[in-house]
Amino acid sequence: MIQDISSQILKGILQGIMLLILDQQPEYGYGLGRKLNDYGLVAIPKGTIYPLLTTMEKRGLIEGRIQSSPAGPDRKYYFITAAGITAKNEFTNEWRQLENVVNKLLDKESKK
Amino acid sequence: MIQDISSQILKGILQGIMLLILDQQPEYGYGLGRKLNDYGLVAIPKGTIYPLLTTMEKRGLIEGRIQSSPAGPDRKYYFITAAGITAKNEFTNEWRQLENVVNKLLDKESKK
DNA sequence: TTTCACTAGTTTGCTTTACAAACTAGTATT
DNA sequence: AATACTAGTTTGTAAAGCAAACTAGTGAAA
Repeated sequence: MIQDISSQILKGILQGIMLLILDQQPEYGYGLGRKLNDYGLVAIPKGTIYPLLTTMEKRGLIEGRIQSSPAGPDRKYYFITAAGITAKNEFTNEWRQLENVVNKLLDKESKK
Repeated sequence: MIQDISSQILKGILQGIMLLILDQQPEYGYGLGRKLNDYGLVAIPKGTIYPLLTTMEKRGLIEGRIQSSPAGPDRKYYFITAAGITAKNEFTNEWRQLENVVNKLLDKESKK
């Protein structure tokens, strides 16, 4: 069963996760929401996803291009930029450090 | 060499980390800053640490008791409460899920 | 044919988080 | 007396997450 992950714990990490996904292949907002869901992040609200994509585009990390859908409204596909790849790599490093810190603490706890 | 972890990536996670530390033993704000540093989290500013401790106390997760220092100003030691332990366990679960999602993506990336 | 469901995106306003900066104050060393 | 280190509070700002309200296209059922 997939429990939900509180918004708090996601703060700031969502951008990194999105960069990792977009580095695999371009995606549009709605599809990204579904993909996030598939990865185990239950129902990231669109009030979070869309504004974040807009902000990331302003930062030059991704680029949106509107493409028509085979069925339904147009989609805005986002492509990762060179700056986005740099940011993705920075995120990866920071993530590994954070993971290390938390896991050291969890280890300590399990040995109590 | 320890790189620093950007504030963004820490958002919301710091509370969980602090609960894990305080579950080991009571600490005061200043000492917590040093401990965080020792764990590899470079220089978490006191403008972050102290207000967060206050908020956590308001939430009933920890309790502060002033104790005199052998040398220097008084210290406010924080003790984890029963509610704090519950919150710590919730954080642990959420952390493991998040870790799983990010690592799945990092795996995918390494296989590109 | 109009109503519903699903898809797709934008914008507004609110709450919380992180934090720099300014402040107070005790102890210790030079 | 001045400086450095320790210890904590308070204020104001920016950014993040998100609910909610809105627009709008497609397709199927009624």
